[in-house]
Amino acid sequence: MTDGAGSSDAFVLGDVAPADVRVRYSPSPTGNPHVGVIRTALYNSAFARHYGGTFVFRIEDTDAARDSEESYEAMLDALRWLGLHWDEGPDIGGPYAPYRQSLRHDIYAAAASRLTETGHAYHCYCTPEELDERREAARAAGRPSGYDGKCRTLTAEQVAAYQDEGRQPVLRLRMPDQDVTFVDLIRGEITVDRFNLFDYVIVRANGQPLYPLVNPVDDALMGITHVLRGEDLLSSTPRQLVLHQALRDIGFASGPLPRFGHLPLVTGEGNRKLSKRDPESSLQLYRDRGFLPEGLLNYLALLGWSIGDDREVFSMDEMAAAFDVTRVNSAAARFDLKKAEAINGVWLRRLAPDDLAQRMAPYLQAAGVLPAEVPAESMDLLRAATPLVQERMTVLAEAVGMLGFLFAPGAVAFDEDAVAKVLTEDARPVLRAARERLAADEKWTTESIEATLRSALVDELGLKPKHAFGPVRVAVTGRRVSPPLFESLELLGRERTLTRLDAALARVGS
RNA sequence: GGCCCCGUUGUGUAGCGGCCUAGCACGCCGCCCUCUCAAGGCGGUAGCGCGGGUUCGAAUCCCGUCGGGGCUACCA
Repeated sequence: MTDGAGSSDAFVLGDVAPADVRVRYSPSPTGNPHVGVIRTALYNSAFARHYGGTFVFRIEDTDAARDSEESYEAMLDALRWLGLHWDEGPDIGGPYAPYRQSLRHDIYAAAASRLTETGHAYHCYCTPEELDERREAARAAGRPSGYDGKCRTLTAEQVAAYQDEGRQPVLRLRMPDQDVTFVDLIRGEITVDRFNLFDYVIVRANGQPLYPLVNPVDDALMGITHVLRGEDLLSSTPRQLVLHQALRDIGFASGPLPRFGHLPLVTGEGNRKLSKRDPESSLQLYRDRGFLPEGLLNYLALLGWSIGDDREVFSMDEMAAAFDVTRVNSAAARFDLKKAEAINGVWLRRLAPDDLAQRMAPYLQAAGVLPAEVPAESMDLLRAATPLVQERMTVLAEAVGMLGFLFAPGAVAFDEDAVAKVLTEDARPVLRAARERLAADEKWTTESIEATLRSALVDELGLKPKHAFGPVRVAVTGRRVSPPLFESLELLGRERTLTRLDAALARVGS
């Protein structure tokens, strides 16, 4: 470890021993897993592993209206697919179970009543309409538009009057009359003036606890030492710190306050935060395209962090070893598909051919190129063809277009553009000569096929290689772009090759 | 509107006062290789938002300015 990393450890860790580090990844199960949120999981995981600490996976399903079991399952599935493992979580339990907020309501209720008894929280009877009105007025006057504290000091009579009206109060946390300062691990010291700290709602009028309450409560109770999350939560950190302090004051929790690090946002086109609404934010999209977990994770790691040494391709083990939060960039990063694919391509080329064949199979099946039950000989053929396409692919789904011709039972599906440009009348003599000479090639090896074709088309017909092999390529594979021709023919076999040449000949008109 | 954060080529980054005539990667352009496409090799394109300071010296420190983003819910 370098001196720089060593000195940042003291800053990052404070009094926490490396092995005592506890971080959490706590998504809410709404919609599809999002790449930005996955990067957050990745950084948390790398942080925990770097120090030999604990990575907690917790589900924040406090919004019954938006959460779904499907999303929960999808999140678990996504993390498993990526190979991100957690030490404690809803599926495997742990010392602080349960790890789903929907199962912890009595804890929040207890926290809320303790907070109320001790005066840290108070009931607010303002209606949403009244709040809106005052907020607009404040905004118009150029004043901060947060809650104005109207119900902070209600008399018993006023409360009684509100209750007589049938108003149901929400619970608000009382902010202190002083500025709040904290040191962000990535951004340094951040201070919020007390006039911009508002008493916020922690429990709804219907008794349901809200995220601003449950998140700090769980972090405090679960002994979370470091919180690495998106920058969108930066401005809510001061008030969460206030809650953390209150929870300790009332003896509900103990231990040092967690340290925060706010990760730069991941943006898309137009520099806007990538939202769940944006299709390119969906992890599933990249999975469907055939990204490798290794490649996608590697790319995501690059969005805001660098391993240095002019190096960009690294494993998650290497990342964990080198990870230093203080070196995470503070500026937003844009998701670049081209770059992501390039990184993925490097990983794909590094795969052992048999491994790659194994990984391509599901994509070929999904496209109908291979049947649900893959016959052993098809798998052998796939394995044999893998070296031909490995350096030509960037994502697994490309195998469909490149290898489809090999598994097509009879005729190939012709790409019309290829037919129009290559299978013209000029191709007729080429295909004829190829068909005739190939029929006599008994050896049928890559070398013999090349020799046969070269002598028949290049030497005897005097064609340029490009024009000689183009028609054959389209006839056999249906496309102008294919794996290397001679190797492909060898794998296809002589009979099928001849059949396809005949079909192409019929098409040009023999 | 208010508060907060951010600002190195098109994109992601390296840079932490002199090693910077600003490095690397992706992209883009060209060349080589070549049966197509890739991969690979070689070369090129393009950047410190702006203005003031501080300093012998600033991409690096300070201030201002402009620009971008986030938050501003009885969502998370």
